[in-house]
Amino acid sequence: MAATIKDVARETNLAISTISKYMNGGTVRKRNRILIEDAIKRLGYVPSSAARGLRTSRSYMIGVMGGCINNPHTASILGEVETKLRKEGYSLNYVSPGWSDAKADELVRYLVDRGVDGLLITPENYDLEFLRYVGEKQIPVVMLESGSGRENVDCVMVDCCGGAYLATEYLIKAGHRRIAMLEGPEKRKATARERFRGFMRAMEDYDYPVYSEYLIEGEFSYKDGYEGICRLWELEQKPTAVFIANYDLCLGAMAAIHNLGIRIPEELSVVSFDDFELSVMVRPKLTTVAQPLEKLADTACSLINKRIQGDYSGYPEKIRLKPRLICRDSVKKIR
Amino acid sequence: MAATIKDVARETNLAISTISKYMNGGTVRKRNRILIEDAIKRLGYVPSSAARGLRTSRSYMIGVMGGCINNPHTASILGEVETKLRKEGYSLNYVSPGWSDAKADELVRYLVDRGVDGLLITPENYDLEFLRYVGEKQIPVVMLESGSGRENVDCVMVDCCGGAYLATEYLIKAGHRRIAMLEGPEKRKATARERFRGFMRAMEDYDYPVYSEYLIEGEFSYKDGYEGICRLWELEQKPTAVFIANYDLCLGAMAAIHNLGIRIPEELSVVSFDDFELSVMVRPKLTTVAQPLEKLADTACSLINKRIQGDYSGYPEKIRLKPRLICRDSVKKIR
DNA sequence: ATGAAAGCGCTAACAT
DNA sequence: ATGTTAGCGCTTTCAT
Repeated sequence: MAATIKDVARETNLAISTISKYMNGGTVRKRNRILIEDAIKRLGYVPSSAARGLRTSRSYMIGVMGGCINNPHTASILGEVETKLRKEGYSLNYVSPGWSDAKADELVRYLVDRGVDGLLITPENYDLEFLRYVGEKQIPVVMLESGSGRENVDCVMVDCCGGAYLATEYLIKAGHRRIAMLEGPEKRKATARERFRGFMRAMEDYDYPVYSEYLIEGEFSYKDGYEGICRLWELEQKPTAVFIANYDLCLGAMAAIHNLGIRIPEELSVVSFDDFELSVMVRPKLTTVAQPLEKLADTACSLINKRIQGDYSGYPEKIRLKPRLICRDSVKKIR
Repeated sequence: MAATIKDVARETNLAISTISKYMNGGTVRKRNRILIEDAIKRLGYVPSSAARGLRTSRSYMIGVMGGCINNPHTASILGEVETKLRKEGYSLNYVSPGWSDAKADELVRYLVDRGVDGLLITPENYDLEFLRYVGEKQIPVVMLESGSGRENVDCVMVDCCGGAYLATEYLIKAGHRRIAMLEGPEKRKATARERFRGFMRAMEDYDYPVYSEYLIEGEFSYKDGYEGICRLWELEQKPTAVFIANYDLCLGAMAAIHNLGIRIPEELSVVSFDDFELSVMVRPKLTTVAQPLEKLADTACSLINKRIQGDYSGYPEKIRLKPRLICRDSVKKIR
């Protein structure tokens, strides 16, 4: 059997409450501190989180439900979040939505019933019904990436609209006029919607026409990236530049570009959202919009922790982090 | 405050112990069952896992420490494992090793101290010192993907050697003789070692010579895949086929192949380990060795659960799952 | 089948 | 600064 606080008390001839106090950062006489530390080491004492949790009604667990983890973006965030949270004393209870979004409610309920202290959720196209249950149980929630249009929920996201604007403006300033966009599923994803909006605003602000055949809608998927480029290249009047709305799309687009023998940037300039390993490995290196993923994770962790502490100042917070444009070699200057 | 078992007892005029019995699958009179179920629903009662854990000294949490999650392979496994485990009543406590392997000990210790009932570990190049601590605390461990050369530990892995043999033999039977291999870090990773061994065995069994300039060692990374192909293509005498040891390598290799304008399979036949989205999207579709990831996760979950139940029959189990070759269009038949 | 009661390991309020 | 004690919500004998 593992050592308990009682054992430490016995070994040191102190009361268990003294040990408890010490374990929780209280001050004890130096002589006793040494005694206690010694006993802890000798016995291999580790406080029982179950007992502590029962007493304090806190689990020190954060539930995380994210998008599909099979994706460097989601995965990066998960990794960052775990590291950060652990430093703050929480462990991460991860649930995988798998391939069906329908289960979101069930999963959140599961997490809540397991007793998590807080929830970090990246909304896919859920209906967010679960927010009701969470509210009922008074569990703090922070939404990542998008608030899904709900007003009354904390969320930290990336200013995708701004990022898309940056990318498009860069293309425009390089002299491009026939600019295409590989879009995401704007019907369902706020991030896709925002990126599209950013593109449109830039075009509008510079008084450029947008041709509907240059707007290729699809999923955030390899497949649609691949096919998108193919469709663009079947056009009579081909675009001179393309803004790609996400990494998966970009992977597929690059494959198509290579297969069709399209030269970047001579024949086609490319700017893509998301900056991962591919972006620098490919020749020429890609100009991209990099999301501040680490900052995103950090901010979300701080916020959820603050809410768990009971600090609801500023609620609901809507934090929009600015992405940045990384200029590399995939855009040709015209004129 | 959330409802407790006491509330349910009061509402139903039954004893706490009766409710408890019912909650744990015991039999009660039909009339009472209805009463209890009704009260549970009305009160929204959910048993406290902390209290339960304290009593039973079980947390119903499984600690998971994996390779870098930024990788579809690891990510798939994590997803599968979570889903499976949840069905068996466990939740998943994930820790991210981040970029430094050095912390493995610390992380496992963390997980154990949090009270996990069992551990699922994918070894990177850790020294496995943590197994001592885990043994001390009597926490069951199942190693995924490789036992890291330890005899006394359960592990479920994929027969990578066999997979590599399959791939190489396929190339040989298609008439190839000048076969190159993009290897992984065999010094450090058992999986890389096994894949290399499988390759060598096949070549040996068919009495084919292996040229050292066709053996390109590297990390399991995009970069080394890219550069590997470049190096191969600088050779006087180019290979007619290449066996690529992993998905990341393959991604990089494909980029290089496209950039250099190498035609598959006319100029170069390709078989790669790992089967993911890329494999079917690229033209021509890739012939690959698919790992039984779902089976891997399933098997590992069953095994860890069995150990937690105290069933140590067959210990230590070494389960080697067979991968399969998926023949598509990236290999040219010579002769 | 049901009930009474002990106690898992800890924290926190209170007393010293 | 240290000690005493109650009790968090549950499971588990042991009676009935």
